Amino acid sequence: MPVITLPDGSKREFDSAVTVMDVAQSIGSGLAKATLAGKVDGQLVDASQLIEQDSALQIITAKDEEGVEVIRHSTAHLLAQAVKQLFPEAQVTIGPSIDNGFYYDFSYERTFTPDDLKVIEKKMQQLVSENFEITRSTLSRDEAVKYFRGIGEDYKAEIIESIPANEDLSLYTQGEFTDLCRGPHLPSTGKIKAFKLMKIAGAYWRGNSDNEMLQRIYGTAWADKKDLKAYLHRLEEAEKRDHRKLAKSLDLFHTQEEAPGMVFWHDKGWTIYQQVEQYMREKLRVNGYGEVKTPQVVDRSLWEKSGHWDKFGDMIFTTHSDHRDFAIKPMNCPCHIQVYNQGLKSYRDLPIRMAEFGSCHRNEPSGTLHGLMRVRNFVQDDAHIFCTESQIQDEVSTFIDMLFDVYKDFGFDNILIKLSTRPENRVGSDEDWDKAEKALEVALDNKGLAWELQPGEGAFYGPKIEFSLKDCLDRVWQCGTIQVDFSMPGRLDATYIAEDGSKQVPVMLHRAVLGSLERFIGILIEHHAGTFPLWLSPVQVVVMNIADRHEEYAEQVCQELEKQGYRVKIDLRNEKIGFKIREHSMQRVPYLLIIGDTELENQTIAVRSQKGEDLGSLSMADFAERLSSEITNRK
RNA sequence: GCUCAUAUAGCUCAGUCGGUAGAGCACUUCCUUGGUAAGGAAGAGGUCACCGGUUCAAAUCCGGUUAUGAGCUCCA
Repeated sequence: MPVITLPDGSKREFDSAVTVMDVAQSIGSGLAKATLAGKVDGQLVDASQLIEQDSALQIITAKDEEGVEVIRHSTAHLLAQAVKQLFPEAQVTIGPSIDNGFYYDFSYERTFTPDDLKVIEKKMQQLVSENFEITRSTLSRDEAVKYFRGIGEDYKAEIIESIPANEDLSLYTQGEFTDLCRGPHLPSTGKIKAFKLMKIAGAYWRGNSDNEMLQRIYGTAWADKKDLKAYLHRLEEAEKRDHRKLAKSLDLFHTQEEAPGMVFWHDKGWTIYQQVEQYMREKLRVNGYGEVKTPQVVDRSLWEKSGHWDKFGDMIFTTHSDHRDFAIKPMNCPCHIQVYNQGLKSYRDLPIRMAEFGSCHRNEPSGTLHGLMRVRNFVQDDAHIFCTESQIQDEVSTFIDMLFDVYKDFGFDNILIKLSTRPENRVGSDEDWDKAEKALEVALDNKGLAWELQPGEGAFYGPKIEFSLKDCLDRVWQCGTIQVDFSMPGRLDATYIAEDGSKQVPVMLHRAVLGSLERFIGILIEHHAGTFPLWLSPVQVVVMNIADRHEEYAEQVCQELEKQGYRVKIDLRNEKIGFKIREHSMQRVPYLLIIGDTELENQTIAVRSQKGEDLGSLSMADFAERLSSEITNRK
């Protein structure tokens, strides 16, 4: 006689065990129709799940995030069913739901083509309209292995073999197709309303690059057609913002075959870069950092000593000269320790905050390169803080303040924080780790920040905090980091004289706010869709004349603004004003100044903003005022 | 690095069955002096990524290389 408690607190009593669907039916047939799954005492289950005891039940529909997840997972099974019908030789492996959709990995003798995708999608539609009931059954592990070996699904059998023998496994069947799955799933294939197959890609069996490559089919699935359409629209918007495309149309930078993964910055892109760098330089200055510059090419022995040669040797660019092997520096930390090591340091000198816009080269695998987001030559807004253990917490705390300050100025308000703690393989005593982890944790908690723990994800030399920002399309980019390092200062002989006169090894904090400037600018380009705030715009104002007789005054206006330090261009071409406006608007210039008879006569300027607003005729003084306040507010 | 795909004018792209290369925009010149997102005319532009093979003949078919794209793996 189970009593079911619903989310609103109401209770329903039943004479005997009931399914989730029965409960939904007892509330209303409309709800029953919408029911996709249930949540019994917090656990997601099939709608057909029998409830025998008093429980709390939430009916899951497509309105719930979990409901959409179930839809996605079941659509993955639908995909597998369609593929098996069309290509019986294909072997199924795994097919989970993911953000926005699902995928399924197959092993098949030939590669699937985009045409195959269309055919598969059509077959899936057909299976939806047949509305197969999806039923759950259980088998012992050994029976399940036998079953899947029997039907020639060797990958599936291999997965099951790795599950402990005493566990029963659930299988889901729809029509002739049965798959191993934890579930839950939809009551029937007809509940799938809106999906689309997106692309085919390779993926390693069990995610291991030593294994053979399978074919992964990606799809997207949603509660209804409207959501699907909105998602596809979002993808289109993201594509329009692609920094590689915008770089071409806005003439920011290019890359070419002779220097893969390295950037040829053009005038306009480099202007943005310099604005970002100058901004950071000023932030570092007011936060008590000193800026250094260290060599690009450093003898191999230093990297052997630091341990990088062992760990990342194949990714380090090398060069040799005069019978010596050099490394093109892949990171700045060992060089900063060399600077630290010059002269004797006292505890009174600590903390020492040493910053460098350090240009690093890493021979990243060819397949990982991606526009500005992953390059082989990049500049970090890198700094190392040499301090004592007791200073860690304060340093982390002020760093976090600075980081939030910077992100805010760049227009990012939504920051995600992750704390990664000690991994299995590590250096340093457990006491050190206790202190360091605690320091990071307390620094975060004191600020009342929400953070996510990633146990075991820390570096081998110390725990770290990672800061990710969310852009306007809700995409997450990891940028900032602060890491505690117990290892490298000792390896490279950094010491200081403590209060008691003894020689001690300082703790080193590695930290970056933007990460790589290249990557950060890539993010900025996409976040702003190429329309930068005034302070970052490569060209801030374009002055244009209407007819030849306005040239002189236009030049005068241009010079005046240049004198005030703005980045101004003049366009005196023999073109109609509409044409000039169109061109510079497409180049996303924040302000267009139009000089004609009226302006010449009144000694004013006609101002048009990037948004297309006509701000009317302004005096130079009023316009300058507007520019200056906009720059100050970084809008 | 792995799987698959792609590479044609400055840009975006077309090029059928293998038969010596095409559009729009941009560019140059001329006309036009026009008030808020494309004024008109003419002209110039390519060793079809690179190397090799098949063929009487290759942008086109085949192999390799490089780069790029989508993923996977990796990212001090």
